[in-house]
Amino acid sequence: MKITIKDIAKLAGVSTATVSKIVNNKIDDVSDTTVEKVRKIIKEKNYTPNYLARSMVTKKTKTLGLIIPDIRNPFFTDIAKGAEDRANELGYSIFFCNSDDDLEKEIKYINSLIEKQVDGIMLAGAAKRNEDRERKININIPIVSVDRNVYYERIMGSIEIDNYTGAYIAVNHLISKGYERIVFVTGPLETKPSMERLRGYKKALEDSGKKIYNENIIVGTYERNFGEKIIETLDYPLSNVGFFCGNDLIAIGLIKSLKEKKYKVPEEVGVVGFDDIYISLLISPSLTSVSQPSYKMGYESIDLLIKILGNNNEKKNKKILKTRLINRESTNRINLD
Amino acid sequence: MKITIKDIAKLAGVSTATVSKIVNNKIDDVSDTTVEKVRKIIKEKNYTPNYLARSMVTKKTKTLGLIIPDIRNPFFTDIAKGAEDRANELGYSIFFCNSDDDLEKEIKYINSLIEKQVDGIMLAGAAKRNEDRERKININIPIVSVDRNVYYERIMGSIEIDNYTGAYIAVNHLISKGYERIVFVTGPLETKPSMERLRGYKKALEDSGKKIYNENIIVGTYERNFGEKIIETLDYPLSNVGFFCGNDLIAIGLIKSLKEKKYKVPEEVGVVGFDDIYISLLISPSLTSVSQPSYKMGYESIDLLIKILGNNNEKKNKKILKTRLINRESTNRINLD
DNA sequence: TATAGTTACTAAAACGTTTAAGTAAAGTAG
DNA sequence: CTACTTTACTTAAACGTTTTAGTAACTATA
Repeated sequence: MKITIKDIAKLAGVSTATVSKIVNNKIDDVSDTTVEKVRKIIKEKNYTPNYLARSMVTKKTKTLGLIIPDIRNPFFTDIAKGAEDRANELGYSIFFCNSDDDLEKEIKYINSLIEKQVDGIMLAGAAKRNEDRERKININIPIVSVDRNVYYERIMGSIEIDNYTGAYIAVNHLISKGYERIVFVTGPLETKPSMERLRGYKKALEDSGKKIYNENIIVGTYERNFGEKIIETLDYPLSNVGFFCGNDLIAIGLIKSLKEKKYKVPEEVGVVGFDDIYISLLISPSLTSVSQPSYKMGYESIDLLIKILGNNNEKKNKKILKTRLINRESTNRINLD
Repeated sequence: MKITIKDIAKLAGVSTATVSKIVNNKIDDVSDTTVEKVRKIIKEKNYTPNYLARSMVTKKTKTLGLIIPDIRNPFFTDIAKGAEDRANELGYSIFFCNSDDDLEKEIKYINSLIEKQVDGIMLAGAAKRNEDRERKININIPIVSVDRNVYYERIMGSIEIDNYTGAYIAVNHLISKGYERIVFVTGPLETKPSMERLRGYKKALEDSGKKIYNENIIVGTYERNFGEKIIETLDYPLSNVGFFCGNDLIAIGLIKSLKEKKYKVPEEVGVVGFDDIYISLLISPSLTSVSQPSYKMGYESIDLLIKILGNNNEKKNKKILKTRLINRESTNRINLD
């Protein structure tokens, strides 16, 4: 049988109220001798309070939900790690959920988190959204969205990165390296990051006097498989083509298939990824990529979420983090200027 | 204000007991008309029960803890994913904890999970153990350990893999490829998997009539950094050396540094990893590795844990899963037999 | 027609905390 | 010495469920 506050109270010859105060360090009201006596018994008996019971009355569980699309994508893994570290620092626990990039599963998880009375949710949404569906979901706790924008009510804050500038710089880099045809390979365009990157892609082309062709914008999924299959679908020669990929997984798949077809990277074909995941520096040729501060995104999201839980001011918080280009072998050809 | 069972009861003109039965589908005792009426109101009002309150009386939270050393290691990521999938299937939520491979942090998490009243814990322990310290920790819920063995009380089951045979086959493979000096590069030998692999390594050498030299057993950490630094420490020529690495991260670091020093893999030097993480097939040369069923390990662990929660039979459950060797480029030299 | 059994409910305790309000005893001011 | 304040407590309600034991109203049996 687990030991409770009542047992401690009885052993110490005081009321549970007194023990409770001591446990929670609200001891203005308690004599030093009592504090000492009770603390000793608590230690002896190895008493720890039952958080469920506490939460019932305080209405705070010190628990958060974290929903990400795919924990096997190192980008989200880093976010998760950042989130966990910050939560831990602030004394919160995290319920962990993988949506498998499926909106319905995401919604199922949100509901289940609410039932479990989490104080708030940090959400990296599934890629394909559905505004009408989302607006219908009844949510009574704050959500902070990270990376991708979503349409639920109660989105109280968001942590994003500057995808537009990130893409702009990446495409510019390819152009400066002399690649002629610049191809944008992206996951679903439903997400704001994808759209923003497309915008950056287009602007960079424009600014350097290049025309925009729809056939150079290839839409698929954010998976390695998709990257591997791209070149099969292209009907033009790949010499002097620069690929700007929506994430590193696509880029890695693409490079793999390019190598298999004996294309030379970066001499003939250039490849830039997005995310700068850990693998990017291990593959050969190593991958030039737009680095997102993924760990920081997770860390800051939880920080923001808990801040929101503190103040109940209802103003929306938004934070946009910067990217930077990590220059590696996959675009490292002799500059042709 | 959140709607409670009392609100529903009042609206339906029945007692909370009746509503409770309907919510939990124990309706033998309830008339069809009442069931229907109450269900309708529940739906209308969007009522969902408060799990905290429920848990207070049932003493079950339908919540588990998952502790792993490092979520950035894809091996553990896969375990986590398998765990989450199975937990989700069985209606459990998971508190997620990274121990950073630090025993003290692990213990802190165990205590915090117990305070949060999880029903059980699935633990992939930190590498460096301390039996005395662990035996002192007061644990009142079942733990299933995965991969690594630990000394806490209440370890009710474990999922391991056959590290001995895995290592034996890997080393045999190197020998059969004609590498002369077989070097074992491992993380801390405190863990049972490390010890078992060492045993397999030695047995394979013995069985093929090779001598065992201590200088061919290099102990460090299970990190890529360590792998990168190994060859600096060796004072013999690396021609015809076969490295058997304790995990893929070490192997990947090693290959990276070998390439930098212009050693030819696999022609001069062979490398075998352990874990078969996702990256192994993406690097160049792709890595021959002992594949662990990591996803399955996570999945089976949760399955076992929940099974243990069901029966309270106290017999210890142990399951040993098989490995297999994935043959790739890093050992793919012409066979010299 | 009395009795037993069944059906469809309800009352209230219990889970382990926190906290607002109350109180007796001791200390202080005038 | 009285009245007020402070100190160090306690009492009991509340949080939102589940569950045991009870009960009133029917129905079936002999």
